[in-house]
Amino acid sequence: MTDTLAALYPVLRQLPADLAVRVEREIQAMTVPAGTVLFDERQPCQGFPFVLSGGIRVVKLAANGRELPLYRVLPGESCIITSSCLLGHADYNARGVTESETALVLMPRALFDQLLAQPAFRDFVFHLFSERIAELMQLVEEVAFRKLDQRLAGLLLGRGRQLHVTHQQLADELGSVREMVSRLLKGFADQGLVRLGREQIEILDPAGLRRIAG
Amino acid sequence: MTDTLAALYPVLRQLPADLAVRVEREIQAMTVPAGTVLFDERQPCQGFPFVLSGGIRVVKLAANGRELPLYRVLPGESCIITSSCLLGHADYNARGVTESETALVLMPRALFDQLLAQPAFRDFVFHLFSERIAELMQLVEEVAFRKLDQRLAGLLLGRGRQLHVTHQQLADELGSVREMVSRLLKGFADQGLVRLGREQIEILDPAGLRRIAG
DNA sequence: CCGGCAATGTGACATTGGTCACTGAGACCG
DNA sequence: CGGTCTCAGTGACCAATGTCACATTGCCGG
Repeated sequence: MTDTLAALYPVLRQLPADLAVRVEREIQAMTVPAGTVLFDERQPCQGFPFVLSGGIRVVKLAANGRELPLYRVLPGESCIITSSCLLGHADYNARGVTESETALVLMPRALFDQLLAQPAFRDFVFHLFSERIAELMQLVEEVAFRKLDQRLAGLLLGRGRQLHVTHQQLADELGSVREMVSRLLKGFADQGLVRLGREQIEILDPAGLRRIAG
Repeated sequence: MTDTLAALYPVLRQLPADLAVRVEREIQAMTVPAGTVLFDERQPCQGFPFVLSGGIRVVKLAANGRELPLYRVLPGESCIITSSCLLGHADYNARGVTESETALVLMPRALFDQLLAQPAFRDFVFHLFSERIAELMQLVEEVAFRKLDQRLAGLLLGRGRQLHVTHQQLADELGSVREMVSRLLKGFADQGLVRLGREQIEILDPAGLRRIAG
């Protein structure tokens, strides 16, 4: 297991021996089914997750139960919110849910703090921070300025010609509702941009979609 | 001037002598009037700004010319977008405008990269990153889920009993338009929450506003 | 083949926020 | 005092999105 961990997070190979031992000893491995809530708003932050397989969706919750995905944590990546909480000693301000069965190891807070003293590890977290920032900015722009059809068109692109997905799943991704997605997709189909089937969307005109996405 | 700089950014005092000399030699001081665009979307990132006085408003632009403030950079703080761009070698994805006459020094990119090798300086940037993350999350939540009256009520709070501000300024802050703000404020006034005057808003019932803000 | 479930289609309507086009009210200045 | 700003108030209207209530469709297990 530690091999898998180091393969996905090579930065851990650069630790001095004493810390490497502590990592081996103190991390907690676990495998959780899809849909597990790993952390939630207002919870204190217990430790830092390294994802080995599967993935975590980090979402903001609305009052009425709808939610908006902020980003995903895939194997080899890090959870920026957790980093921020651990550094700022603040509580979580979003929810993390597994998207599929997920294997991960949890590093206790104290050890995480120790590792941050290591330049290599600090750089690792640092660069993941800076990468996510731009994504978050992009997200702000999207929800603040872009209309739903633009966002939907963007969502359909870059995933191949054939998508296996329900309208509900697309709506969740956009923080919207199924009916809107159905209507917009119908509009796309009427324009000849896509062909629709049950749990199936075939992209006929990527350029057209890109034009709508703007 | 270097004294002022070090007073606001004490981390610079912890640099080794050779780097301290380079800082002194290579930074560019400038004073710019209010409303100056310091950087803009799609521009490459020239260097890292240290704000000595005044302040920078960082905004995202909409297609129709409206804009949404992301955050402000005040003396002693750092510009997270700039850090992100410098680290990721990417272009800016927002605009930075001075809010008032602003004195700042610009550190060239090469020197910034050098300084990042210093643990103290890296930690400085690091913590500013983590602080801003939560703010950005908050912003996403606001624009995605909160209604304008809630956001306006929130904006009025925590600034004292008497605000000297035009409706237009409030609208700009919310990324909205004057008419909406006028209407909502009228509503607040009708409920006895505020009293309105020219460029003047008196908070009569902070608790009531807080209730609306949610 | 049938019953039932999940996915989808659709129309009517409500709400929110923005746009346009004004009017009116103070403030300031010659 | 009259002219001219900026700021604020307001009504009519529109576009986008969400909500509700169903109808429909296709698939799958029994």
